[in-house]
Amino acid sequence: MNQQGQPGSAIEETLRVVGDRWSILLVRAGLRGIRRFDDFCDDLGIARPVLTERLRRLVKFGIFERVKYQDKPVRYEYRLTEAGLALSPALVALVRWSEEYSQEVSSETTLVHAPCGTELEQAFWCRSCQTTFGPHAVRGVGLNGES
Amino acid sequence: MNQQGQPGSAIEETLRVVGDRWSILLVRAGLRGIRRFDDFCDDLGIARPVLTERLRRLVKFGIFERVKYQDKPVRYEYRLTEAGLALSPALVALVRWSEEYSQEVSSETTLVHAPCGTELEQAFWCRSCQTTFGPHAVRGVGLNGES
DNA sequence: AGACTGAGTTCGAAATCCGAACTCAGTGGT
DNA sequence: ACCACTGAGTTCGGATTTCGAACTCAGTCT
Repeated sequence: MNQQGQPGSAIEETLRVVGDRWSILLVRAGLRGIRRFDDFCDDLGIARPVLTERLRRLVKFGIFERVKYQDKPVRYEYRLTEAGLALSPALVALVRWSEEYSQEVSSETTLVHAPCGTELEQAFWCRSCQTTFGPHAVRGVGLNGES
Repeated sequence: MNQQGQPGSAIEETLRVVGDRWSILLVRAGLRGIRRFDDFCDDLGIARPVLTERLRRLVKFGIFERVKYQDKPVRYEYRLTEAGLALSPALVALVRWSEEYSQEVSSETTLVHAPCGTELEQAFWCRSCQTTFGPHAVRGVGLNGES
């Protein structure tokens, strides 16, 4: 990626997977409970061929997994993996940022600490619980809708 | 962006600005102290026309500002604004994620709490200081090099 | 049979991206 | 005066990605 022969520093790697206009949105949709191809498609308004390609890539990098959920006509859906869930902090950070700095609509939606329902003061610190917590404790209330 | 007439939920807005392969990398470069056009260019290996367009957009959305730093031949450089700095949490979250889940190189680089130099335990919580802290306290040690 | 569902593929047109070479103002050396 | 150099861009044509719309294919429902 850069000239001086550096190996591409983690983030560059990561952004090559997740750094396009759709991937993060797909993860967000996943957090909101969306799993099926057509639902991703409708929800995001992403073009089908692009969705196909993105999902394939995200599966390949272990962010989603493709799970058969029906046999009669074989049907697959896409579920966030552990690693996929672990992207939520980044998502949270972006949401916080957009709430604060985006000139556009300030949504009424907010993010809360799942166990206690308190609005996040910072992404990984719940003021009222006085504890740090990991990605699993972050719920998507306000990622537009709820999980 | 999505069909059901929703206004585009903050993050979608944000990702429209910052959700491409370069913008976040540009912010990261900014945090590392890079300011000049050619330096961004060399550091990221981004094509010049694309860099021009990206910087313009990031300026337009208040993430960078274009500052004249010399008169004789008029020269401009790009500096992160307040809002730009405030993106560092997202960056931190992505770095943490890639350290943990990226199959590729695990860089020796790590993120520390600037005031005390302790490695971050979670993005916004410095275990040894027992305080929460905001984006300004995050320094880019390990965003490959230092600021 | 005929309509429908869900996960994709195929298509050609449009928008983006790329590297390489060029511009343009000013500076410094000979 | 002449030439090379710096730094911030722009211009070019070609390659890649994206798009929407329409199609496929297996199976189900009525």
